[in-house]
Amino acid sequence: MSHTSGIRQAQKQKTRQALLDAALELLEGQSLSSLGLREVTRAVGIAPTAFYRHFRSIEDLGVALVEQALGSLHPMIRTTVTPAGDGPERIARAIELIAGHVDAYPAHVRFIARERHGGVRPVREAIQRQLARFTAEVGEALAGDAESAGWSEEDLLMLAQLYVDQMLITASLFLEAPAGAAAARERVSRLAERQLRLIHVGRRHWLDEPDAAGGR
Amino acid sequence: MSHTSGIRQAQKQKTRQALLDAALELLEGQSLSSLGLREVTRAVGIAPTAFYRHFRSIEDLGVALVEQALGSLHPMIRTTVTPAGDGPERIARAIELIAGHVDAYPAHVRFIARERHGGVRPVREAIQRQLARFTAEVGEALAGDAESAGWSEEDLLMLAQLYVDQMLITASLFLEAPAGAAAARERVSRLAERQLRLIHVGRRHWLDEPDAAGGR
DNA sequence: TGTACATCAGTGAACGCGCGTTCACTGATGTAC
DNA sequence: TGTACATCAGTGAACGCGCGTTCACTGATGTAC
Repeated sequence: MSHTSGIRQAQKQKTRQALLDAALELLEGQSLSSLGLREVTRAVGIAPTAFYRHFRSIEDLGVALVEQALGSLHPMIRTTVTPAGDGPERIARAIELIAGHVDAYPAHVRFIARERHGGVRPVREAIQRQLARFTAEVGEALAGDAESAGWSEEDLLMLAQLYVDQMLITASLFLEAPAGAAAARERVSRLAERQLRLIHVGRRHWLDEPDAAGGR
Repeated sequence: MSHTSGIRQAQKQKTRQALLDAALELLEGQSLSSLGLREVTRAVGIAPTAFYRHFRSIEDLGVALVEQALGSLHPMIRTTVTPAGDGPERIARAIELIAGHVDAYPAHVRFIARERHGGVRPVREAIQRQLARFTAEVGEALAGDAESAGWSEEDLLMLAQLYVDQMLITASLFLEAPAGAAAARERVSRLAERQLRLIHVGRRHWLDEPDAAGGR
C-alpha cells in the first residue's frame, strides 16, 4: 500500500523537494558531474545517508531535476507558439515571454543549458527526450497556422526545431544579461527579434523556391 | 632568457601536449569540472606533482584546451563561409565540411559543446570570446558577398551569429550520429541543409520587408 | 674541448580532507483488531 | 478509544579511498669561462 497521503508521505515529499531545490541552487556555480551528495544534504540540513531514501544517486536526482525544469518551460513554449496577432507582434511577445521566464526561473534555464551537452549521460538523454517532445508540439502548433499551408510534415518539424533551438539560445543569452543591465537586455532582445524575423521571412517565402522546398 | 629551443624546452612542450591530449580524451565521458589532476597525470604516466610545471590548475588547462580546440575549428569556419558556387551548393559543401570536421576532431567538438555552458567560468568565458571572434569574421565574410548589398552592419552580425550557432548545433548533432550510422547521418544532413536553406531564403528577402529590416 | 656551476622538469613521500557507501539504530507514524 | 506490532524517514559512527597540494630531492640539460 503506497499511500499518497498521510503525514509521513507529505514530510518525505517535502524533504525530496528540499533536496531538489538545494541541488538546483548549488548547480548555479558548477555542473552536475561535480556536485556531491554530501554537499546537497548539508545544504538541506539532513544526514548524508538520508539522501538514499529519495534518490539512488546524484545522477538520479539530476534526471528528476530535468522533469521539473522542463516542466516549467513547457507552458512557456506552448504560450510562445500560440498564434495571436501578426508576425512582428508575435515575435515581440515571444521574446518578452522568454525574458520573463528566465527572470522567474533562472536556475532551471541554466541547468538545462548546462546539462544539455553535459557530462552525465542519463541527464543529457532525459533533456534530449523532453526537447524532442517540445519540437513535436511546436510542429503541431505550426501545422495549425495559415502560413503552413502546403508544408510537408518534415519541413514543419525542421522549422519547429529551428524555433526551439533559437528559444534556448535566446534564453541563455538573457541569463548572461543580469536583470539590472537594461542595455545588455535590450541588445539581446533586439538580436533575438531580428533573428526570429529573418526566420519568419524565410518561412513565408519557403514555398516560392522550388529548389529550396524540394528534396535533394 | 626563456629560450624556445633546446632539448629541455622541446621535452617540456611534449609533456604539456600529452597532458592536453590526455585531458581531452578523458573529457569525452565527463565534464571539466569533475576532471581530476591526478587522473590526467596518471593517463600521461607522470607524477601528479609534475602537473604544476605546466598548469596552475585544471581550470587553467581547460582554458588552454579552448584555444587548441577552437584553433582547429577556425579554418573550418573560414572555409565554410568562403563564397563559391550558388546558394544550395554552398550549403551542401558547408554541411560536408562540418561532418568532416566532427569526424576528424570529435573530442574537440564535444569539449566545446559541453563547456560552452559548463560549470567552469574561465573556460566558458574563453569559449564565448573565441565564438565572438568567429562571429565577427563570418560577418566580414558576409559583408563581401553580393547578397549583402544594402545590409546594415548590425544585421550582418545578426545573421553571422545565426550561422555560427547553427554550425555548432549541426556539429553537435553529427557527434551523436556515429560515423557508422549512415541513416542517422543522412537525417542530420538533411535537417541542417533545410534549416540553412530557410535562413538563406530569409536572407534573400530580408530587404523586401520594410518592417522586418527596420528598427523597432 | 673541458670544467664548474645554475637551471628546472619530473620524483616520491607525506599531509589533511571530504567523499560515497555500509550498517545497525531510533522514534514518529501507520495499521489491525 | 486503546493496545500491540509494523513500517520506514532520518541518524550517526565507521570504513576505505582518491583527491589536491607541500616539500626537499635528483639528475639531465644549459651556460659561462
